[in-house]
Amino acid sequence: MELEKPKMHPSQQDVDLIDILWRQDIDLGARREVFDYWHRQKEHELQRLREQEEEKRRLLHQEQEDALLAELQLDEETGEFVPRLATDGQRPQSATAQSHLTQNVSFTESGDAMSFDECMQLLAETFPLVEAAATTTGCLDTTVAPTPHSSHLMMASEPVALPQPSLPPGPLLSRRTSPDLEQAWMELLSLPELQQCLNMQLENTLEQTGGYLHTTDTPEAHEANYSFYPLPVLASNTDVGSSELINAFDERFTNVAPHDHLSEMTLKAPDQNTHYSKDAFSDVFYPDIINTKVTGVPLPCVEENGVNLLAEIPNESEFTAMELHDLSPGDVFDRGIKIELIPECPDSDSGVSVETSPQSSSPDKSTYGDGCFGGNSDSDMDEMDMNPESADSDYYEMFSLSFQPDGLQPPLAELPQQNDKKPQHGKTEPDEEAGYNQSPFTKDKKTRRSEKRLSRDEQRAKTLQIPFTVDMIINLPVDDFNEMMSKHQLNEAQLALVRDIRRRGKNKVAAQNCRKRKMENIVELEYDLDSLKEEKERLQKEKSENSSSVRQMKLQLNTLYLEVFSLLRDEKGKPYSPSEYSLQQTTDGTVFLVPRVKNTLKKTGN
DNA sequence: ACGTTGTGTCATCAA
DNA sequence: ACTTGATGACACAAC
Repeated sequence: MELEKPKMHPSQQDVDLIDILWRQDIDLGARREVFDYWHRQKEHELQRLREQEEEKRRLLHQEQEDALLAELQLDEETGEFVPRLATDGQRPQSATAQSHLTQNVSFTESGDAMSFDECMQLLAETFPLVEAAATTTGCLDTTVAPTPHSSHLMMASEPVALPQPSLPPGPLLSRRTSPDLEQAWMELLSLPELQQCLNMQLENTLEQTGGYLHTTDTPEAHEANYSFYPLPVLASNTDVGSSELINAFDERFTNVAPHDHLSEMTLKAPDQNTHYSKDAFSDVFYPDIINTKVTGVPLPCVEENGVNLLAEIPNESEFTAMELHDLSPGDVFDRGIKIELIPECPDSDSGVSVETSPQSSSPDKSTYGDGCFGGNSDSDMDEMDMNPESADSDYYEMFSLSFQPDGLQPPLAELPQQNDKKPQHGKTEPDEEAGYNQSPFTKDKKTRRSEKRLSRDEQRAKTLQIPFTVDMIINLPVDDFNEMMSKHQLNEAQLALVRDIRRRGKNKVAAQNCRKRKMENIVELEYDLDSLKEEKERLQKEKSENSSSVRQMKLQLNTLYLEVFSLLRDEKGKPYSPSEYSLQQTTDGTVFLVPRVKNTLKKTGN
């Protein structure tokens, strides 16, 4: 920032400058003290003091750990450290140490709490803002001054342990014996739920501050975006420590947040409560409609010590997925669509409802193709996902589009410089392409690509502030569609866009159906081809058999002819010569003995 | 680099 | 006249 240069004697002008800049940056969530050099210097000293205290504390702790290790014995079978048998009766450690030992060995909540205490301390040192917020809200008491008591309290309120895979008993023990601050910090950062909570809070802040926070450009901000997606599973591991930390964030952001955005908070809060204030973590693994829709909404970090910031917001549990579609008479229609969609939504590419023939789209898409468009949230999230830089505004805009009643969207900053009339024949808009090229995520690329295309019309609709959802535009029957259009005053560009969206959407479905039909025809023709080949082979075999049979019969007939001929005798009792006579049969079946000689003579005579 | 595949989109025709 | 479905053709991205 510009205020990094310390001024030993700031004049009134400097103070004014600081004040102005502070006012500019207050939206970033930064407190005024951040820009006060003296204050920061003082804080720096305090921080150094705290670090020294922390170092001492860690040394003491390590001594205790070493002593405990001396009492531990590695179990050959389980690989765990178990207390040595008190054969000699010597108990060098106090009861407190013994309790530590059992904590470590059995990997109990307190052990986690200790680890988290360190992490929280790290956070407090690294994030003066958090600490400042904590001092005002009291939320981070345990962070600022962690004590075993507070730790126990934390864990008592939240029995969920840390993610086990990253903290097996053995490594945990060894890690605890090495008080490497940096490593601890890395471990803290690697906690998925912490990342998630950070992400959540950053997103939350972005919304509440209108997306200004991205200018801080902290690594955490990027990380927040990148790790935003694997939420559903991670959310199940919501940890007390992180949620407490986030509560601190939350408090702070709430203090900073303009009240204008309270409506958005109220909109999102019920979802959060719906899913994470309950113990139904199975919902995460078996997402239902709402879950899927809300995946993009920052979720966890709910109640901690019974203090749920969001719980104070009016809780309307039914104000969830349906609210996304309350903007038109197509409610029932949308609901019908949404019911089908969800589980495979992330894979959905078309998002266009195949209402005419649910099975008609390609086999693996026809079922879920209906849904995601209905929700919009999935594609929204993907837009955020694919474009980290614009994610904030996109997220905000999309939700404002989805939630705002008809015609009440706040005017967007950048608006229609885009020509919607000409769809550019399949060419991708540069901004979208840029967004995709920058996408560093590991999500299924095929899904992302299709969702990019899906979001194209959504993007346009968003840009032109179309007060309908894309799926409504596409899937409503003509009458309902016309009625819906008549209820809103749309300008020419909006009308054209809506018509294009409807045409494209329907044509997309038609193309899918057409291709499916084509594929089915191909398959059917291949089947027919196989059948015909088989019949051809069969007929050829029959023909050869018949030929063979004919040859056999000819042989038999010849044999019979000779036999009959040999039995014929002339008036002298002599047999006829086959070279001079032949047997011929007339049409009525009468057999004559015809002399060949005559024929030959006739022929020669001619 | 090139071919294949999947998908979206446009143009066009027919119902 | 307008809407919609079907389909060929094209562009593009991913593989």
